[in-house]
Amino acid sequence: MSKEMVIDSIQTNISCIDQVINKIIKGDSIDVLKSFEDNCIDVIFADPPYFMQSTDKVLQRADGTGEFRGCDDDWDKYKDYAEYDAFCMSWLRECKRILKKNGSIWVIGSFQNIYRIGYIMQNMGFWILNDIVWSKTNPTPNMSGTRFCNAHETLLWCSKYKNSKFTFNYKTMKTLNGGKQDKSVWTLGICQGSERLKDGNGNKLHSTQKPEDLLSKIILSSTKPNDIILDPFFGTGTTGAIAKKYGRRFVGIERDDNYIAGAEKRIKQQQEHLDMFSNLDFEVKPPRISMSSLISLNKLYIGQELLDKAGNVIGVLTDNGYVNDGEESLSIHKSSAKVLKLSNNNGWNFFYISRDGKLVSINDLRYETAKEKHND
Amino acid sequence: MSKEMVIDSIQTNISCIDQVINKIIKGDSIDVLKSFEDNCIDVIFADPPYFMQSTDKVLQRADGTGEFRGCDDDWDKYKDYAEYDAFCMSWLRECKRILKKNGSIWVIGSFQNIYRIGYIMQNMGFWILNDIVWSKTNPTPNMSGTRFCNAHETLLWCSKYKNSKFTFNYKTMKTLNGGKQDKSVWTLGICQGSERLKDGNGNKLHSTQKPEDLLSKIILSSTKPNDIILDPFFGTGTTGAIAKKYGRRFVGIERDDNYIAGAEKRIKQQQEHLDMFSNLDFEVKPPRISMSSLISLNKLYIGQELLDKAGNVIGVLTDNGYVNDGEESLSIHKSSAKVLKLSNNNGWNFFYISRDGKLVSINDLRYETAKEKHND
DNA sequence: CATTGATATGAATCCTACG
DNA sequence: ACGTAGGATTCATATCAAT
Repeated sequence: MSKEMVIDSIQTNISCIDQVINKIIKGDSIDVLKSFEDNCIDVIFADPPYFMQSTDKVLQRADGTGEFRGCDDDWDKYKDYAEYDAFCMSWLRECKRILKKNGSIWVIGSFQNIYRIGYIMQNMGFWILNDIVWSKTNPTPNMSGTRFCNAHETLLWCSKYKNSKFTFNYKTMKTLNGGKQDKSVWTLGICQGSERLKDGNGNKLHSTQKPEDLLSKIILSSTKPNDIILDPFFGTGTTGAIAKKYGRRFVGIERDDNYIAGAEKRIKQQQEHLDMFSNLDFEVKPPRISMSSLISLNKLYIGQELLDKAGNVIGVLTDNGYVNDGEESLSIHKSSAKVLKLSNNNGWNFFYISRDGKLVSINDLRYETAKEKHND
Repeated sequence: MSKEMVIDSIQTNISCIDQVINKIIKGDSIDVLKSFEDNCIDVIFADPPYFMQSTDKVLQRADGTGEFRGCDDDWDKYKDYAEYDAFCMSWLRECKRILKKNGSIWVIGSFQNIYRIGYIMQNMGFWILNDIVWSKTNPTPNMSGTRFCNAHETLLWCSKYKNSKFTFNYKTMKTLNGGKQDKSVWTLGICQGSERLKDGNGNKLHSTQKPEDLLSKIILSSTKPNDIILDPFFGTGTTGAIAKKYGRRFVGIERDDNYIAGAEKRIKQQQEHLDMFSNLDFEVKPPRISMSSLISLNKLYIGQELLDKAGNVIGVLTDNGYVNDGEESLSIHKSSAKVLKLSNNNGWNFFYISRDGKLVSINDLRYETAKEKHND
């Protein structure tokens, strides 16, 4: 494997993903994507050209007879949408092919292009998980006072298939959000100040550099440590920098030498910052130990009394790990829900046993048991 | 004209828009839209079915307090995207036809459908002015912790053509927003409490009733007094109620008798609330009077000295209403920009003349002149 | 009457590991 | 791949009862 961070797509065989880990591949996005093997990428972040139709050309009549008057079957007004659609279909098709079956993809856009992107992605079978609104704290104001200030951009987050088992670090995001579940509206500032890369003349190196906080949320919410994150429109490499920061791997595709140079320097300078969030410490799942296995392990015994936290006896343990309350045998979940008059409840947090005269939660019991098994 | 608010589309000739002003037309949206004449509607607000594609099984609340019922109505069911797209193309095509050439249309949706809608509308030649994010202060939480809480809906605001001279009450919205220009992200609560219409059993009459604050922003920002606002999916008539409140006219289309009955009662109870905002008092434009016409009217004379607000002489007036500063003749805007070393500036607010020993703003002069002309 | 607490509910593409 | 059983998951607001 080359020790250089930048690889020229023309000179290198990049069909095997291992050869381009943590590299910037210089070349045309679609061409390079086509060279990748199938099902090799965990998560994609794509920041494609937005197709801002700021020039008059697009919808002006070619003969100069005046303004477009809105005849619905006038083919030339669709021409540029069609070209943009074709471009997006090409790179999105390759993205879908190379994404792992449980992978997910993020695409950022604005009203000029995101409806093209969303429609195409749905038609391709991508499954929208969320559309995320990046609400800007400091948007460019509307100079002409002719409409509402365009103060947001939109991210589409989609899994490869409807039934993909995608990664979502729910508790990590909930913890980062102050204990409340995180929402589809993200309020973040635009990229400016020292974070904004400048060229030799002090001008911004890239016109649409994305803020690091945006990529941080994307990577911390939807990737695991060591995941491979592809960015087919790498630009100045925010994706690569934040992937490195949080212990993920990246692959970037970019054709502009100035952007590549800026990205390479930036990523090399980027410090790793591994912490409880990047390590997914908050995503620990309770040990999968059944009530009946606790009986087998002599942590519980058949006929033992099960109590609530106030010490009231609710029922006795049956041989299959259920609770018999005198009327019927139910799982710990159903039985606790019955007592609480709820439709469902987590029984692990409800029941206690008496041990050495003290109440012990069966939830503690399963964690304790899991720890002992782990130490074996 | 019938004195009844509700009209049955089957029994009535509704081709002339005057006959259905401030009426609810009972019938299928597309059929009724087809019966309308061309170019007769100022603004459309459309809240179509979203095609949510929720699973059949009921969603249990996380706290075990029972089931959650969102929108499981039959009217939201479609076979696939193709069927939904065809439905949207039909009603959107008619909406475009009946909209006036300077009209605009609002369509609300969520990620399940808004990318279908946006793509279709762009292809039809609608011109997106803004996509507005309704950020909900109190969204339904994600009960299962599998993705970000879906905390917003999206509104597409489009003009009929790219070059339509649509209505946008910029200063009204800026004033309502505390003196800052209003943005594309609107933070509003969902419709609940006394505003939410209930049926005889105390259950919500409509599963997706929109908040009045949302319609208020739409109507105050994009309509003029007496404008005709069409809502092809009228439901319980929020559009009609708010149109009446602010002195606009409405036309509603709805097929469900229960919704119609609720809407009719509600709109009859609605009080008018006309104020400076609904009356567009903040939208006054400066009088269109040129410098040379001020010369013709003997308000200014050729060779007259033009001063800044400190009384410094900047230049003298030329015969075409320009300012000669000794170097060159420039428009009042260019000339003032030159003094201020700006790329552009509003000269009306910069220059003064001396009259009876006092400085008089040329801006005051044009307002004074406009008033005199008006009194003729 | 004011405050506190219990209960109800909203456009939702809402589980997953194991056999 | 598919069925099944175990089991993990919620926030802001309105209303109404209780203190």
